[in-house]
Amino acid sequence: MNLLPYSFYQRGTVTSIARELLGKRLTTVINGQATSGLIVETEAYSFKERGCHAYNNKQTDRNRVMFNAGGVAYVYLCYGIHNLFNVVTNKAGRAEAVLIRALEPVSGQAVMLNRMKADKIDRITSGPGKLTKALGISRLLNGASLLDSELMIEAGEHIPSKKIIATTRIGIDYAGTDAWLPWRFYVKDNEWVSKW
DNA sequence: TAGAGGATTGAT
DNA sequence: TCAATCCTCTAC
Repeated sequence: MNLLPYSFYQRGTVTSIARELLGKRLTTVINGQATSGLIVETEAYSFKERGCHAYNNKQTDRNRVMFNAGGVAYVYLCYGIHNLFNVVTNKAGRAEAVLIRALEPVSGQAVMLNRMKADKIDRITSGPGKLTKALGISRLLNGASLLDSELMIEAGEHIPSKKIIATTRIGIDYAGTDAWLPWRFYVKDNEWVSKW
């Protein structure tokens, strides 16, 4: 076990953290059932741009945990159906986060299959709403530490920079020109990246 | 307190 | 291309 320290998250460059999270290992232990996967796709969000819930430092009941110091989870409901999992970054009061969009399953595949009611592991975690379900992440974990026993991120594989693709984010057309920021990162040629 | 809309997904 | 589905935010 080699957990990333709080200092990893509490830096001011959300895009650097989003890039470095690729290849890291996300593990959950929910109701005693352990699952884990390597992060292969992320998106960065910052209070400085319109795609972010905390744009312009707007704080609400929903996004409150984004204003915490980095190293905790921000989980919220999207479209009334999907839980989306974010890693909160930066110092307290600087609302930034990295959305985890896709994972490559490493262990606990049987648990994931059971949760997804699927019979094959293929693409079972390729999308932000799907991976939370597969790993059992719910809003109960909103604000939870990433160094705790239920939710952890460990050092995993190192992804060379030439294998990291930076491109525009998904589903935030309402953000205007900020939607064109190249703040989505994924591992080149990885079959677990979400379709788009 | 009502109405609109969303960092998605899977089926048509 | 579109519906599912419900929480959150904004305006009144």
